[in-house]
Amino acid sequence: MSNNVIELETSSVIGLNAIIIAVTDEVPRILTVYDVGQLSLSPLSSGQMEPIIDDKVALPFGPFDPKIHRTLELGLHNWVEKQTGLDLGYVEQLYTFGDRHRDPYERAGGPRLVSVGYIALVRQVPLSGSGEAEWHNWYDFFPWEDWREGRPIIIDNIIKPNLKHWVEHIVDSQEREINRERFSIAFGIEPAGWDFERVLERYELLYEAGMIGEAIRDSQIRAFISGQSAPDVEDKRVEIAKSLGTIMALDNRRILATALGRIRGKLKYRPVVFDLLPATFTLLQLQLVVEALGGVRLHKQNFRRLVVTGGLVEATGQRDSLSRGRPAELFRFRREAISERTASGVGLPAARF
Amino acid sequence: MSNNVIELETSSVIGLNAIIIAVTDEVPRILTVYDVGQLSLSPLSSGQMEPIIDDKVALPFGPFDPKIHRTLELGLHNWVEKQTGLDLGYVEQLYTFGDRHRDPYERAGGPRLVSVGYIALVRQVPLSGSGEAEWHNWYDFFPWEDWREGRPIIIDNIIKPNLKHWVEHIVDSQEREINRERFSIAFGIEPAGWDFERVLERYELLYEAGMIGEAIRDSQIRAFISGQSAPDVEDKRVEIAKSLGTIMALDNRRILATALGRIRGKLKYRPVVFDLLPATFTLLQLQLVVEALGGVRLHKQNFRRLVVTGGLVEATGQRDSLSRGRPAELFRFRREAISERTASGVGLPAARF
DNA sequence: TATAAATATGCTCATTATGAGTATATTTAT
DNA sequence: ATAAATATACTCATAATGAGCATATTTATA
Repeated sequence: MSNNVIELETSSVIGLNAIIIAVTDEVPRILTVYDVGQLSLSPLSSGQMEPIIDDKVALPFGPFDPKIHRTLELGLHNWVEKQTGLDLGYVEQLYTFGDRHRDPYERAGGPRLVSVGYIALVRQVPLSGSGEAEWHNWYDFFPWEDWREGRPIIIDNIIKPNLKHWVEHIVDSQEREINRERFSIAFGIEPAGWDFERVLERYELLYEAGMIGEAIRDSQIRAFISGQSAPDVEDKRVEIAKSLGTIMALDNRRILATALGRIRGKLKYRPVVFDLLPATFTLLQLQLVVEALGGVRLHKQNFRRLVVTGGLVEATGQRDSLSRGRPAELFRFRREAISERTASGVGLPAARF
Repeated sequence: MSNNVIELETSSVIGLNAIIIAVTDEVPRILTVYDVGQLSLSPLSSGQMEPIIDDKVALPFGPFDPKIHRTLELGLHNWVEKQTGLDLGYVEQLYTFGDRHRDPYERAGGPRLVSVGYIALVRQVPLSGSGEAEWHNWYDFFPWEDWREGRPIIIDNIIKPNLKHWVEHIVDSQEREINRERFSIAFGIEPAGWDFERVLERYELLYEAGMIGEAIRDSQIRAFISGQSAPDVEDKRVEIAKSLGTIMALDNRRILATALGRIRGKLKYRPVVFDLLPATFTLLQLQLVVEALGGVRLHKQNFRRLVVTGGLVEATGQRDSLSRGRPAELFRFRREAISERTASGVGLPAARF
């Protein structure tokens, strides 16, 4: 038995990915690092590959060393602190990613990279530490997910026609039908409209249709490794890919899509947003944070009612002075709300556009 | 970098745990295997340890071999099929467990066992395969979680007094206050009552209070490994532990608690139960499955309304013949319900006892 | 200083969802 | 024929939700 175990170990490695989220100026941001070298397990030393699209933006990543760290979470805290100077508070496990070719270089004989993703919500934005950490607007990676200014034009101009074209040209008729339905569900052709939580489903469709930059990059790497000449990519496809947001390393954008969907799902029934705000805040500040994460506008009066009568916050008696019109009262989060069974959280409505 | 990676590998190993759930005769069951040998990574060859409580019941477990399996999920399917003869359908990742001393033998120098848990919902119960697979009523592991026949007496007779005693005797006053609140939230002293989803929180409290069999076992193993003589355990503690359900191997009962909580949470907003039922079913059958998982009774007429007017099921026109009174109509699941934004799922009420 | 613009807050009203119960229908067992 | 068991339909009170109007309190500016 022990031998069996040891033999397995040599071909996979456990890492940790951190999805660190903050909201400032109504923009939801995630922390990225620049150095892809840390991430790739590439055994190809000669860096002769010329990526067609820059992919140096990556999620913070660190190995998990069971000798040092009692739990996965502690391991995460440790190297995040080192790389970014951030002292994470509450973190939550997102998902464990272990598919083959998450790292395309695995084809060339590298070990399987299994990584456990963690979401952290933080207040502050100051960065230090060793890494080249940077905050990124997460809608730069998913431009079709922000509906606060109305339905993004990219959906009708680029996504829908191209995705439809892709679906209709699938050869196998059964598979075509399946993907027609996936398309319909993910992009809300159906009566019920857009579901803000289906971020991953939308991303996966776009990837499979070859419209996302990573899809082009991965196919090129695969060709390169298997010794074929790199396939020609039409300029138009590259154009589309560029309009569909910033490319990330490996499958990091997929991980990010998972995280965004998860956060949006939680908004509905847990008071997650309070980790993103200062100890006291106005209701507008709170609402703007929820709207930033949800990518949607909410009805102000009803939001107030939900959050106040729902017992999620309580007034402090103090007022905010810096604003333009009538000064708003400062509220604080009611910790007891967590223990009260009432669906404490803030709701996202169905799309209203 | 590569060297660094290789070095890490020698101290952790990735495995997969399957939580396979079925409901028959109004009893939610999980699949267990009997052979602990498969699970323990113990380097202690001389089996001189005499467990005070039998712990041969374990969740199916298998190693993950990246050479063979493209994804974690495929790896799971593969060995579950071999061990149990079950062909799993839809599975869902639960959580990744990687704390130190999940396997108490790790103290003796074994590698860290990191395992990814997957939940699978199945219809059938026939078993074959190589393992000693068996179905177990999952309330055998959590007798305080089944409220279908009213509030379980074990809560007031055993759990509350002992847990209260434990809390009140915590030395540090701040820690005592924290645990008082945890107790109050988990076991519903607060007005809002019992929250059916907080399965893990309840289990963890009972474990930390030393009331669960695993807690006693683990402390004995730790003492044994560190060379101390095994601490005496009062008969009363063992009695309590026995009344609090069947003991499982390693941290398997904790994993199971996580799964039960997850499933109950999903009941509220996703139509998960349909994987547990035949293609057509009566509304009573459907309701009984939901009740079995939720551990609570529901109002029949309202359940019907929820599920029919909510568009979750549709009538087939056929009727069931085998029942006692008026024959019920057979329904089928409406697949389209998934794509409709309306909170499709079945709700669990707050406790009504 | 008067007024407009901006923001916060309070309140109403229609619609829908939920919890609980009564009433009726259709079957099998005796 | 009648009782028991089950399914199904309907009612009603209360709570939650979505949308909007009205008023209050501030700053900016004519």
